[in-house]
Amino acid sequence: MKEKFYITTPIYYPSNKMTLGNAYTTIVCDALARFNRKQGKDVLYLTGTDEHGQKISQSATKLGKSEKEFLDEMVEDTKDLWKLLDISYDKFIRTTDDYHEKAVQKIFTELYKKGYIYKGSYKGWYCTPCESFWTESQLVDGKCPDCKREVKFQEEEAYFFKLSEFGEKILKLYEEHPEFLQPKSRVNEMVNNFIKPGLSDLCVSRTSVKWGVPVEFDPKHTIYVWIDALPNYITALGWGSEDDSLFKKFWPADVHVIGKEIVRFHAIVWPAILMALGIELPHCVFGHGWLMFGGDKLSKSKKTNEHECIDPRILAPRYTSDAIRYFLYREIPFGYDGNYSTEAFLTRFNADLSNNFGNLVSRTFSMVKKYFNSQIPEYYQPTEDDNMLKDYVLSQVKDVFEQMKKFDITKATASIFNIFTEANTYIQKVQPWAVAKTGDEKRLKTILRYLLETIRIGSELFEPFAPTSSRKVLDALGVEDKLFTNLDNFDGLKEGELKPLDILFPRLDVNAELEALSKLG
RNA sequence: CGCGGGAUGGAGCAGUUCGGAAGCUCGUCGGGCUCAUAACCCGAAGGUCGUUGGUUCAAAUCCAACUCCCGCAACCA
Repeated sequence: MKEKFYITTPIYYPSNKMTLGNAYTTIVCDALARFNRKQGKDVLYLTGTDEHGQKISQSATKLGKSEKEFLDEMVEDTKDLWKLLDISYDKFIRTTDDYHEKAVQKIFTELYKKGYIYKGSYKGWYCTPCESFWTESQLVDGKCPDCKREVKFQEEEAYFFKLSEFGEKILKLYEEHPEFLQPKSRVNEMVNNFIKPGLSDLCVSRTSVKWGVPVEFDPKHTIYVWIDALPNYITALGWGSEDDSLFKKFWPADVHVIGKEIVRFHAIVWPAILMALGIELPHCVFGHGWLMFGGDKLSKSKKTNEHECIDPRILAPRYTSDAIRYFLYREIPFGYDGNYSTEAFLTRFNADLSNNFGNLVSRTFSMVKKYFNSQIPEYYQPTEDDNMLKDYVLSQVKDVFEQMKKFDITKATASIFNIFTEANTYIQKVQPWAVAKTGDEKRLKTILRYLLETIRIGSELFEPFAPTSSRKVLDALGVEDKLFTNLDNFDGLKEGELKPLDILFPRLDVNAELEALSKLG
């Protein structure tokens, strides 16, 4: 039976259009999903939208639309964006989907029956115009942090989840499964900030919020975000429905990739809910860092950097989705915060994609065309230079697989580019154009074949990250297999003709682009 | 003393787990090559590794104190 791999993004809150920040998480997961598919695993890549709550209602009302109307538009826009970025998700869940709402009600009721949910009262500072509760610490100068108006202390009936009972179990989970929460710096944060001080029970229903899933046995209550959103990871698989074959096959998740701000919910609340339900826990929660823009976090509510265009809807068509994707993998150290800047993007585009990768392919193809009429040559007795190239390439292949096992896409892409750099150095060293002049055809064939094999392996590895351009190269090389093949040898190419290949990444004029983008942004 | 992360040549970063000749990418300068997308290859300049003190034959790395920056503090990936 094929090995399975189940990977998820968070479900995004579509009160506004998706940003490059949301795209980051989705793009990261896509590389992991594609990489595992290429290894022959049965992959399920889940993403979706979290569609309930006050803010959705407000956003819809502001536009004079119904929630449903508004959400459908946002979801369409989101799906269009994922298409633009070549996101290969297998399933897109909406929390307003019928099967999800039913399953959520079932979870709530079950937790209630088991005694993990009880009725209590929620106390807090209520802002009437915002219809929101705030905690003491959230208030700004004793006023609503959103609208800065007066708040009043209020109490409402609400259901609570007994999160407080799970502190010890969560601690034990971290100890016994150090791989559960990554990177491991996040473990301390959870333990010191939340578990050690003692977990409080979690308010899981509201009477003041109408746009949501009603509690089955007490419909004036709406199920609040935690119980509604987190279970999407199992409801998407059909848990609680007539057909739970996907759940049986894919659960537990191999990795939930999330931003660091929601680690708490995924590393404490989510396991607690699962424990309470008696369901197996996911293998890993990976809390990545943030995309920063000139030192600021990109936010849906904050306008950042007017002079930088960071809209993926503009960037992707202009520079290809491969380029955007590659930049994010390579420049943002995975797991940590990283800076996005247009200048860094353009620089890396030229340095890595045009000059290094693109130009390597271009010069190699051009020599094969010139010297052998584009026929893929066989190789003969390799020299020490050849062997060194081969050994190096194979060592990087190993590195890439090791990094990907640790979800380290940044180091993995670095290793892939080491391969291209090494090939460029090799060309300079063995000087095929000089060999051509001596008329030593066997030597020349060997050199070019070694280069083509290097490009083949590099492109194979690069395909999950930059699917479009890598596929173009593989097609031109006549590689049809969609799975990883022959990554441990230089015999992967069949005899035949190289297909013509356009320039992969035309070099950009950085200053001109900066100027053009500042007008678009 | 709320918690966490960071401070390394002009810019962005790695290295810190288990101390042992300061490394990478971009940029700058000089040279080389001509197959290629003014690309590619080689070399050079440039750093008191935040500050102070300590341990040690030896500290970016360990210990102590301090300074500055950033994030989180119960729904912005």
